Amino acid sequence: MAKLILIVEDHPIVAESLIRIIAESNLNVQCLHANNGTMGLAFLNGNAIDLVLLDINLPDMNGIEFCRIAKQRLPGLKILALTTIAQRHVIEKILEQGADGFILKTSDIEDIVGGISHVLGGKPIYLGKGVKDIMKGNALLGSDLPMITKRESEILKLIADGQTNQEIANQLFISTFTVDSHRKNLLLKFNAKNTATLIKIVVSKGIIDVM
Amino acid sequence: MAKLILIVEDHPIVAESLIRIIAESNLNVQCLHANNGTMGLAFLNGNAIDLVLLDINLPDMNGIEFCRIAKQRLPGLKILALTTIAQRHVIEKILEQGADGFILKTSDIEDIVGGISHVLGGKPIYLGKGVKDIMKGNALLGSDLPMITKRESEILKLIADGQTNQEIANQLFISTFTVDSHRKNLLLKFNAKNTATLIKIVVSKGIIDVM
DNA sequence: TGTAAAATCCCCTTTTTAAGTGATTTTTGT
DNA sequence: ACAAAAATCACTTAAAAAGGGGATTTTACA
Repeated sequence: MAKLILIVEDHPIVAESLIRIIAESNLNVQCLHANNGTMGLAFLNGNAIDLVLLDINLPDMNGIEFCRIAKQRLPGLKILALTTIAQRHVIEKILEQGADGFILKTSDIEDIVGGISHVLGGKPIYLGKGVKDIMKGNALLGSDLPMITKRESEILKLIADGQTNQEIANQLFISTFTVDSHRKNLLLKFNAKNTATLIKIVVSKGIIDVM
Repeated sequence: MAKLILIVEDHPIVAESLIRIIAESNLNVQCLHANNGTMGLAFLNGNAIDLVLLDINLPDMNGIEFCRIAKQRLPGLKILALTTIAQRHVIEKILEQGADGFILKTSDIEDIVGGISHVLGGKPIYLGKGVKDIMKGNALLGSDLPMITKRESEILKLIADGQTNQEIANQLFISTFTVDSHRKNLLLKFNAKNTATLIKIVVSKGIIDVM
């Protein structure tokens, strides 16, 4: 019997392409398509979806959030995440939320079809080409990115959110001196001249979620 | 006789999709595919390409640069630009470089095929759905992004690059007061609390190139 | 249980940005 | 040619960040 795949992807060209690739493969599946996260979640209710092909960057919500909600509602649902830029922490996060695999959009067709059949076959987590390297830290893509701690990441998001050291300090119940220390460390680690550059780097590299 | 189209696009999925869309259309054309700008330019030498489908965001070079070089080398070549996010100044820039049309990746198949046949038919500049509105200044595809001027865009990039008002002023041979004015306008337009938020917004929305 | 890493805190100075309020000149499009 | 939009310049005060030193306490984990 044909399985049902839901493609949650906002770019029509990419979605269209995925549908074609799947249709022309030897997979015995049927595709549905949702343009955004909200529609995607709605589709999950009305249809017996087996697998979601999930774009991480959705217009209305984060793919990670989508994954969390979907898996909570339907624990048996398989989710294969798709993204353009792979960041180790993004991969980690979505796998933490129960995703069954991760593929780069820069993958070739075999990799995509392979991932789908792998996951539909009930096999453990599928990591597409290139993703394994990123996870190992050998990564070609984000190799020059420094490691940041949990706290630094937390403060980074608040800085990007436009908060001042004072505001951040109040919110986290720590001293402004501490926030300042973290800020300085971040500038140092990313070799950023000032906050503007810092934010440019971390947003463009997907180190913080922008929503 | 079949015309030759060169697709310059780094995302295999998108490229693959374009090839399929074109193949299934009634256009009498053949497709070649280059993964990046350098390869694309190399292809232009060896083959009698009629039309280039050009992605603006290439890994190795800017689509605008590609357009400039290609048109300089082969003035008769047709170039149809493709991009995910459309900024008025980006559209303007590439049209200044002689591009023959501009289509959004969010366009539907008819728009893409229509654009190709339009340009191949030797007709004047083709602007895909949504692009015309952007040029007129009438909103950005349902998005709430403000319009920014050329100068603002220029200064924005320098701010994101970590330059201070003083440094920017020296570089552009204008007063720091002027730079400050532009900075304030940008903060106002994007409703950003400070530079950090501003940069977060513009980087995440693809308003400035991050390379 | 020891130690390295992370997180915390402190102070001072200088530079830069933010906010408020105006004005003039240049460019552009009709 | 004229109006609108863009770009330019000016000043002040307050707030925040950047840059330079440090030191101490938690936490993780080998």
